[in-house]
Amino acid sequence: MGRIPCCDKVGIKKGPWTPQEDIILATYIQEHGPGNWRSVPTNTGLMRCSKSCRLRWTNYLRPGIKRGNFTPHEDGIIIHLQSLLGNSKHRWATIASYLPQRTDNDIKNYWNTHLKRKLEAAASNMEAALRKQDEISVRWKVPQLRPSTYAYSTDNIARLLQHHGWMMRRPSPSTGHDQKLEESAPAANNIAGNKDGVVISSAMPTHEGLDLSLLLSIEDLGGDHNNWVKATVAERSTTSSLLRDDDGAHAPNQSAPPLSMLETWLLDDAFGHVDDDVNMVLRGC
DNA sequence: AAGAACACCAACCGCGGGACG
DNA sequence: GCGTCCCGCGGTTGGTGTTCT
Repeated sequence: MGRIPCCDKVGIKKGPWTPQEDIILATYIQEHGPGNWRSVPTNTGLMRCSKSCRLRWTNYLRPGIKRGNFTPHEDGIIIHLQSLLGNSKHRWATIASYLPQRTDNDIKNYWNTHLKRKLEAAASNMEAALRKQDEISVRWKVPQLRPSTYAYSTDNIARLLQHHGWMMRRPSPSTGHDQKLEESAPAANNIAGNKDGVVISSAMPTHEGLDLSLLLSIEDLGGDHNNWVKATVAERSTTSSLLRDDDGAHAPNQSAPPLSMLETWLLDDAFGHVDDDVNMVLRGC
């Protein structure tokens, strides 16, 4: 016996929603609130299945949704969290919880159509740059610059999430005031943990060296993507640590990790072709 | 100018899991 | 404890607009 369909397929309208349908649905939800989607088609007379109604509301009609024009700040958050969460379950929902004005569907589409492609292009650029660097290294015996695997240490993540003041606060979209992350983004608890200890999804891949302060720095720098990248480079060039104490003081740096592919892409985005970055680093050696 | 190729995104589909009787 | 219902999620598709040849 197969699964019972969510609604009777006969007579159910599919495809794009009309403005009239939008008005009917929005009016109904405003009056009755979201929830009990099963009853929405019946009560509104819409010839749509309940899932379609819920999707239309959550992805399009829900108040406060921002559409299109992702900012570099949002790019950075999506990329970092996507890298952090990998293929873990509910990753889009988790990422969306950090971007309350964006829907998971929107973020997913944006990732698949823009960011993933950009990262892939950056990866191939990086390979080319490294090939070039290999040639230089062989000729001049320059120390190798190798990208780290984009990295995540669950311990490191947990520590940063727990102790970094910014991560526990974020501006409320409605008030502009800081808001406890746990209150507004329950999904964040999947990685943020609690007083009893850090709880991280076991499905989350374990990597090494993730530095969430990179993400945090975006906000610290007023959301300016280029400033963030430049600051990252500046910090590294002065060998100050990217890890911070609670009070924001920089801990002594042990050793600056090599650039990740992502960071290289961001550098590329900020300063031009990746070859220039390699040259810049090489000049600094 | 017209057709092809590509990019984008709204919407659909199937599955997993929590709630409830 | 078990079965069913319902919701929410990620993956995928298909329609439409844009760019290229």
